Amino acid sequence: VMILRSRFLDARRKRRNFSKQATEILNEYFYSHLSNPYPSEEAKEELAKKCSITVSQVSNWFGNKRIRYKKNIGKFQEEANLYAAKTAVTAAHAVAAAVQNNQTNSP
Amino acid sequence: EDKDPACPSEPCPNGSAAQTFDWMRVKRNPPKTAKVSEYGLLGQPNTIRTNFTTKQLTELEKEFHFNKYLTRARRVEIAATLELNETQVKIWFQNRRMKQKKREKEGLAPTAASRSAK
DNA sequence: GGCCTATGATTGATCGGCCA
DNA sequence: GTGGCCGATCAATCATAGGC
Repeated sequence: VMILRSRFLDARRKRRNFSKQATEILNEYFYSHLSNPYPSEEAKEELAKKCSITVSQVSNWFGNKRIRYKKNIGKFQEEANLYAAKTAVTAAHAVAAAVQNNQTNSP
Repeated sequence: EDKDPACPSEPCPNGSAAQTFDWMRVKRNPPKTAKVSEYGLLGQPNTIRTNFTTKQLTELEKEFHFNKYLTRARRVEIAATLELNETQVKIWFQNRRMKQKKREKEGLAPTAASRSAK
């Protein structure tokens, strides 16, 4: 009886996985903001654009990611380390650029 | 009851350190929508998400198209008719309005949105 | 083809903030 | 103080995608 309900109500739910690089971008953001993985509306819009998905999809992704991550932190350990290392390199580059920029700009 | 994590900067020396941040500890209170039948009995915490029946959803949807917002009186009526709490009816309408709004936002042509520089 | 896990979407209900 | 609404989020579940 109740099973019938989902038949037509969820007919629209024809899901498709996001592209590999979209997931990559989302994960980079997530793990580089692991202390507070709650992107602002602006950040969501930017991520949406970069990933070629909608803002709602970005919200869904973070919602699912947060819940599933904290449900089983251990399972994501490997993934976390991977992205942590990746963003560390990116951060280093950013710092280097900032330093260089600072030298040309005197306070 | 929990020690303060401490190294937000610098990649941790040892292999890994999945710290536990506040957002990971967040626990929501279970739904108050208990409601079973008569008093007491049952040792099963009935704190499960209510599954609305097709009939209930159909009626709510019909009412929503008639009025996006409910008056107290109407809410009481509907709750009684559909055997739901007033709160459930109220929440359903709130969620329905949010859903409507979301759908309108996405339904609109997203082409014009990509015009700002950022 | 069946079975299992990963994953995107849906949704009843909660949380915090705001306002009349 | 009280209560409804909004926006964001949670948490459980659904249904499909992908791998074996």
